[in-house]
Amino acid sequence: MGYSVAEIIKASGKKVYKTQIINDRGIHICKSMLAWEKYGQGETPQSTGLKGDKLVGNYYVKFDQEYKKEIAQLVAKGKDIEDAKKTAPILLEAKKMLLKWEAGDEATVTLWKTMNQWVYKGFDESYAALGVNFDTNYYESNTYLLGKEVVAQGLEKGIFYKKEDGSVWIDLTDEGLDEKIVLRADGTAVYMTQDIGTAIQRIKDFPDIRGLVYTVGNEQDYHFKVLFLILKKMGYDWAKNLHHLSYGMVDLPEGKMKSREGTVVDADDLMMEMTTTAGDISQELGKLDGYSDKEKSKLYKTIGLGALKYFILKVDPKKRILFDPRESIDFNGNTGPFIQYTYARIQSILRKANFDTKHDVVTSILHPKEKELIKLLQNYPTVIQNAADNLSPALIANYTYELVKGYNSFYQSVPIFGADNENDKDTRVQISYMVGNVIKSSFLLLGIKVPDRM
RNA sequence: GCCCUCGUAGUUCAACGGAUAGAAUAAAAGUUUCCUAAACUUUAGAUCUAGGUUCGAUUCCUAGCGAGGGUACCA
Repeated sequence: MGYSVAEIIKASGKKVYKTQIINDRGIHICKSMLAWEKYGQGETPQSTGLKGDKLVGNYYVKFDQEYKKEIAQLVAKGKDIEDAKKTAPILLEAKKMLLKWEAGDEATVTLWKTMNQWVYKGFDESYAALGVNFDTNYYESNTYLLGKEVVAQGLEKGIFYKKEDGSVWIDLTDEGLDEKIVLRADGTAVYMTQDIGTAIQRIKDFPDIRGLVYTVGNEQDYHFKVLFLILKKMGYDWAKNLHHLSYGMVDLPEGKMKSREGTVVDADDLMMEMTTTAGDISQELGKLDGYSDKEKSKLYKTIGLGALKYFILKVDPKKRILFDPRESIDFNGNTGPFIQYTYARIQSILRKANFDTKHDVVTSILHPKEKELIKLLQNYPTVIQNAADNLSPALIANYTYELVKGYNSFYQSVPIFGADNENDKDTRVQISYMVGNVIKSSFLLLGIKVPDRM
């Protein structure tokens, strides 16, 4: 989604830096590290054959399970539940570990580096498979200190205030919001602290940036509202150009996905599954004579990924997406493969027509379907602009779908090679060529490839 | 409790306050001596409820009902 929005904004004529913010430090990381130390018995991605991010994620889940067990035990002993949540031994240990990490403890930092490397390697594999890339990476382990610094400045300026226990807060009740913590009592940074630091660092590194777009799920609406307000109050003039592109989360039929509880659909598995389905359908149809196995598997990937990406990008980003893993994503109807198929048919025509795209066509009387298509083609630049203004890949997807539907209808009812005269034929091939170009271009904006055959 | 989203055919999605609310899918029927039938054509089916603003409301406002999220010294 972020990738697509970046491409769309670029296409609208702006310069974009695609940035990934990696939250590589904090209590959540310590939780995984601690669980691995306690229960991991030296497991590594090599020893288990698991992707690194998957392995570390498993220990994040493991921590949560143990944590919940301890809470239950404490409650059974008569402790108050809120109290139990705060005093569970494993949580205290994680907190201690975070302190050690911020103090630069060698063993902790070494373990941290090792486990992070596993995660990054796993991420890289997934991004490569998805066809997504970034211009720059920000590691919050590098920016949280700046965040703490800024909090100290803000404290002096009176934007923040200190409570008795030493924790630092901002009071936003005047803005209709609540109080929000920006630094823990033990002096360690929270999520907000790092985000403050990261934002400022990004502007420092790229002074030509006019604004930032955060592509983050809508469960964090409140967080970003507060973050932007803090930055405004700190007096940064770029703070007025901050956007939270808040997308609806993907829901499973049984509810929200939670990485902490391990109730997630693995992106890698999903990509694999889609590719397999694409292959099954393709083999059934059997239109790929002359393609090598290598070409075929590449094509299946293009189709499978296309179906997956289109499924996500075609709906308004703000909406929640309901995804039932038991019902696989469609390949017919308003789908990626439907559009890819049309593109492939157009390429087939162009191959057979042997057409010089540069030469002018003399048009006589246009068929109504042709007129419609030409009108649609003319809208393309406006649609891009609109999609950029609204940060909405869905507008591109819907437009492309409409164009393709129009083309298929035209293809069905108007003969191309069987046209009455050369002029008509040329016109129709030319239109096909242009439609093909727009499909390719718009799908590029969605990060989806188009096949020459399928 | 407080705050924020959302509520449209059986289902998944469209519709910058404008005409007869569009698609897909599922259901029913049809199209292949012709350029790829992963296609095309046709039929049936929907704006949560009650008020209000407006010449005009799916869209804006109020209330209710329903769903989800947030409000953590988690991220």
